Amino acid sequence: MTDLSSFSDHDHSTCTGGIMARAEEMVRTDGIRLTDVRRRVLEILAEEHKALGAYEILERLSAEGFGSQPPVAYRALDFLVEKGLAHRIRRLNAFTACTSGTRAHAPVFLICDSCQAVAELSGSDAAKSLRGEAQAQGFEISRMNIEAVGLCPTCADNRP
Amino acid sequence: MTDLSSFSDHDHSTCTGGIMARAEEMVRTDGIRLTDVRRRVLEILAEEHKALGAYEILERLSAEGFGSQPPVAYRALDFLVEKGLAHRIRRLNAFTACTSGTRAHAPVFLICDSCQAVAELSGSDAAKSLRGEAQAQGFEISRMNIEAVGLCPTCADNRP
DNA sequence: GTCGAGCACGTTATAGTATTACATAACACC
DNA sequence: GGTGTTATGTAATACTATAACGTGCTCGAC
Repeated sequence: MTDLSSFSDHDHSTCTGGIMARAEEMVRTDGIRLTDVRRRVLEILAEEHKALGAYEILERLSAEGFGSQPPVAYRALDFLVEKGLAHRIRRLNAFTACTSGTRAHAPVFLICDSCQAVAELSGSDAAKSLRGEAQAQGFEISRMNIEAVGLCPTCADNRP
Repeated sequence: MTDLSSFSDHDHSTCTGGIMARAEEMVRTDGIRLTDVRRRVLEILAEEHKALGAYEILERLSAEGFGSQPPVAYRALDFLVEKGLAHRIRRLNAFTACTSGTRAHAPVFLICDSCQAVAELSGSDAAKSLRGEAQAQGFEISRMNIEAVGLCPTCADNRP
């Protein structure tokens, strides 16, 4: 399943709703604790199709009466990442909500240089290849990050 | 071509020599300017099979009489990365010498969680898949980073 | 119901990574 | 030798992330 909707106009409330619904589902099925801060951070991420930095999120939290120090944001983000509800994008030192319905998966990101939109490819062959190649060498992968930067279809079309 | 030698004992002077030779070659063929700082940074990277942070490199440069401020290291590193002689590993906020002979390529890294060794897979199918998948979506990739963390063969064997 | 253990939150402080801005020096070319 | 370009050096600062510690909340055991 691939979500390229970030690169085009779409009804965004659907995405947000889906993301939050999945989180609530995990509260029931996995017994995760979705506290106020964590829920709010996930909402903030879900409302954007671009990656947000920890400090950007912190600002909003702080403005809403939550704590104002970095650990507040980092802890919530780490939690969400750990539970697979969000992803960390190394290239950008930033985070996004996970837009794939799949549980524990190796996300692949396409990052537009021009409009900053981020799309998540999931079930990508790239991840599978990498896993296979590593295994062939006797290397046991525990986590991976696969990120590409370039021009999204829309920006490529509108190029000068 | 894949270099997994980082994960086992080997004659290291060969790697270093190869890397530096390729750089000198590029001086002739591409007219790149391999200045003192740049050459030294590449040597430092080549002498290690682990990734080094910019500040770690800066320390050594500074001790050898080069400038002691971050830009000195970052500029040389950026140059080497741009020319394909070194790579940046986002996951580690660190850099390594490129151990693949191939020109401009999309490197793939296997990073051992236990011994910190870093191996570069080149010509990986993962990179090819990603390029293909992106293209199919109309996304034009300009740069990418593919990194996996886990246990190298040696450490996996020696596990408790 | 309350006690205790563990988890979550909040704060202060600090560590680690990277860039901007500006001045000087080296080089390449005419 | 003069001039435009590239490289180096420094100071200052911005940005990202973690350590350490105290308090309150939650939940299960009793």
